[in-house]
Amino acid sequence: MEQTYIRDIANHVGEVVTIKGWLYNIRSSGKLAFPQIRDGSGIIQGVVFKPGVDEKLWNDVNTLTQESSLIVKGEVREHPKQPGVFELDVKELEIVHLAEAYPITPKEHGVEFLMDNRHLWLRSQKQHAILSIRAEIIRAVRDFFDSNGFLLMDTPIFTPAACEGTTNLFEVNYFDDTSAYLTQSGQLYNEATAAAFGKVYCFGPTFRAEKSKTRRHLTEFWMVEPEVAYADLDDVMSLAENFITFIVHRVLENRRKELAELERDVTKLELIETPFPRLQYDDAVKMLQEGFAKGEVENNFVWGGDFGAPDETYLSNKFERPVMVHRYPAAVKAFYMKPDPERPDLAMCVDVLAPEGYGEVIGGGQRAEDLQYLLKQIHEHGLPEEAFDWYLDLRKYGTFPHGGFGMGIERCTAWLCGIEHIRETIPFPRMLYRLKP
RNA sequence: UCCUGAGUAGCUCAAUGGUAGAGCAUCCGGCUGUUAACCGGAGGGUUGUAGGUUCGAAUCCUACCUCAGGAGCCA
Repeated sequence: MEQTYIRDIANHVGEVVTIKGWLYNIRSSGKLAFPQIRDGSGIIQGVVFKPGVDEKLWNDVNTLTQESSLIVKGEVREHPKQPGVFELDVKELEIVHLAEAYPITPKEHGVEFLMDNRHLWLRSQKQHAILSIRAEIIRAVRDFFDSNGFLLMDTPIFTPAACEGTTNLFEVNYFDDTSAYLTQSGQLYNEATAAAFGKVYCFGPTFRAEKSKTRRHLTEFWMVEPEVAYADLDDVMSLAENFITFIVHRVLENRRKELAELERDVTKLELIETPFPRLQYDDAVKMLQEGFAKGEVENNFVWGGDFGAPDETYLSNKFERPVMVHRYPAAVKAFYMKPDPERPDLAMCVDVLAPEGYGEVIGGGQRAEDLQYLLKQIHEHGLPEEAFDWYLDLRKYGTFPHGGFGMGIERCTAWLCGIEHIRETIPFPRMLYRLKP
């Protein structure tokens, strides 16, 4: 197949190339037409000068509608007014399909309309930039773990019972009379694979049936979860900061163009280096209470609860780097968290709050390794012991200190892109009241 | 589930009790370097739905529906 991609166009100056794509937009005057052509790898401006081409080509160019699919052959040359920008002197045009009136016009649109047309919205430049960065982040995630001794261990999506018992799960029919639940975390399974392989990670879709309706929520999102045998809480925090820094560096290295397209203030991302500030929950609570005293926080936070979104925003805005808040009250965390040996009312856990108010991107910690403690926790959380028999086996047959975390890909993407809403960070977002397209 | 706001042309919006309008998109015409191109013309409406108040309702009232933002919950 003879085809040149627009991203490679600078290597073909002076050559006649074939580009296959769609019409992004067209501007024309009486004898000059400038079709903007996109092919998924970029956008290039075509130039058609009426006296220089045959009548059919001129007429064809002028019948083109937005998003018509086409194949053009033309000579690549530098833009006369913009050095370093290339355009295509169109010599041949094949209209593959003349598109009907395209709904997304080069004007502003509302959220509802764009979401209804998500399948078409993906073609626009901003979405292209965001989803390219998402792909870059995912590649960095895999590279980081694959090159640091981790083994990919895919965990199941159908699970037999509530994994953590904390969140609402999607229930699906699983043959005959059995119900299955869509996974909310691969972590418990990861603890088993960590005992088998040492350092593991899983990466896949995660489902939460929370009736949550905010800019940070999806009902289906992608989470990467490493788990490390013999890691303590400090090891988990070091891993988290190295991991995030690696991803940020990679995006800055490979996706400058897309970040510029999104008008992302990259100076904020360039500040992301290890080590990240570590803040004990107790001290975070003090900061919130001082903030309340100064009138900077709306509610006076009481020790013992989990932070709300405004609390997280306030805390993260106090730091230029992501802040790692650790040792929350055990009562507000999952049953499997290891209690702090010095303060058993605290859990050996950590949340990483992204800067600029993007909130929690990572949650994790050290897992409880003592069988009796876990049994007690399962009962106190009202969970069915029989569902966890296999999990408890891990504490009977060579129990070991270990820990890990989970990172939400979409929240990370929203943060790095500097965009308002998480719905644009996944091709087809699933949300409380949106299942289509 | 709760709180707040919004539903008018394909899209984004205007019209605040008295003849429903503009820009973009579409169609027609003009323009030799355009950059959300520009200029001229045309078509396009059961004002979310149902009921009510009024001489008269897009506008006021009631209920419902849809969407958005936020809370709780969460990554």
